[in-house]
Amino acid sequence: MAKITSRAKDYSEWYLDVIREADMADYAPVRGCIVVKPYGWSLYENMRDFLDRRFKETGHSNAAFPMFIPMSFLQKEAQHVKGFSPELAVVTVGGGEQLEEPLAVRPTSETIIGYMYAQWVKSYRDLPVLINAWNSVVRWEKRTRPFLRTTEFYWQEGHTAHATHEESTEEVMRMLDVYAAHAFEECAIPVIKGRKSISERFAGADKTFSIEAMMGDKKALQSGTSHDLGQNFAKAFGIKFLDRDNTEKLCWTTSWGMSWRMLGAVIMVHGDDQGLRLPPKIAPVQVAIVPIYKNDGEKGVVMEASDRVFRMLKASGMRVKLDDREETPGFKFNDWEMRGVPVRVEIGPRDVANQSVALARRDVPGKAGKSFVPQSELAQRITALFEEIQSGLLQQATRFRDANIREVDSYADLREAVEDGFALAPVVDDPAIDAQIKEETKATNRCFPLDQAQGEWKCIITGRPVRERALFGKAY
RNA sequence: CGGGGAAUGGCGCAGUUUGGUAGCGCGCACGGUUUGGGACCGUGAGGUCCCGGGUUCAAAUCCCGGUUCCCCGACCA
Repeated sequence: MAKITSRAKDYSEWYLDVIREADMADYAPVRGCIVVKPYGWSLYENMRDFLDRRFKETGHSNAAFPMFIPMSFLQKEAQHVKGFSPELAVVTVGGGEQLEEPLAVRPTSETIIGYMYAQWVKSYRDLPVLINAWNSVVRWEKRTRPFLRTTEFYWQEGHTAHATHEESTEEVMRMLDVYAAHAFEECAIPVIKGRKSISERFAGADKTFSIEAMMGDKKALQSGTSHDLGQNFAKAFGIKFLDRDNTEKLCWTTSWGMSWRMLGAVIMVHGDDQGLRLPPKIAPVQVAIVPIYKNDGEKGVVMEASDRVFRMLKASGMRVKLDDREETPGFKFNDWEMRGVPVRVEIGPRDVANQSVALARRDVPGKAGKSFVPQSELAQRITALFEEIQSGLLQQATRFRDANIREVDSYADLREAVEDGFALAPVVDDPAIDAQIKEETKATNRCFPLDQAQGEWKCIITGRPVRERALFGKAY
């Protein structure tokens, strides 16, 4: 009867089953593209709104830039074009005529935004520029998976310009912290903040920072990135300003992005064999009410009580759904579980008589997760339960992550560790080393975690002294 | 883009070896009985058998070309 493949049997199938059964997305008739259905989009919207609020709180404003970028723009920054040209979609015809200059469908907007910033910024008084754009971008990926890697994906990209490197560096770290806070506090995902190794850097960046998360199959997912672009794009596009001392200086720019991939992370970090498990803060539906009755007489009183409870919970600000479909209660229980709804309220004749309801929590399966609560206390109890579920999910994910990360000091131990989790190993930051380890173990250098004890270790490959460990894992 | 698997009603599949004009389960619609953990009975709707070409009296089935999806690699948020 199970509609969802168990995670143990085939994690990949499980992931796709959950997306289908939870009604989040469907395949589009275009290579590598998906259609996000209302339930999935609603989840994305909730995540987006939290992030957007955080951007505004840190002084950023939203704006919109064209999705078409002249090819010559991309070519202005050498590393940038090198990194992105293999995955560009390019428009060569418009209005039935061959275009004089082909237009790339934006794979990211550093170049066109850099061009605009060059015009907008004249004086130190114009700085900093703190703009974010919610949009979609296109990267012609070879292998796609819903939300994790799609040809077109929705995301936000922040682009800032600053007078000093000190300021831009602060910005890079501030936004990395924003992403991490969003992951922890709203998505209940314990991410690891880190600096990307040289080989994993963004094309055109001096430094890239990321948050890395561990999925339920112990693979890594990069869930947000923040780039210190140095003066690379400022040079390429002439983003210059006249400083207080009346000398012309190049700006320091940053960019940072988080995509709907984060939604994939939510699925894979919290989901179980029953389907989705959503943190209450971002769940499209936080409470599902399932009425239970045997006949029309019972239906009348039960629906009346259910409706009253529905209005009460709605009035207290919850996203609540009264499930009045003509299905059996058992069907509805399973359906809402697949969709990851954190709390379910069951109301039957016995509850009507007792002025109570049965309360079931998604994070504790079966009877153990059910309790009976007086209707008068319900809103209060559910509010408390949200907190409990939200923090419980984070706690579970954190335990899982920590139980599957090993500090290693030899290559042999790293090999073993990455077979079933992450390894923290001292290595030198050298693309050749990353490549070798990837070649031999399939694990990649995820980052050099920021929060780690500094010490004196020997690189597990070269034996050279290093001061920090890198996080290795197989990755999406 | 390389290697492997697959494509038949909304979903999961059988039929393909040995060509003869499409079937099962679930879902869907209607009626009835049900309903505290994925109900049951009856009736019914729904298919260019991925697309294009070829072979043949006849193609889901054989041949050629293409597309898409899944898994494993190389590239990435």
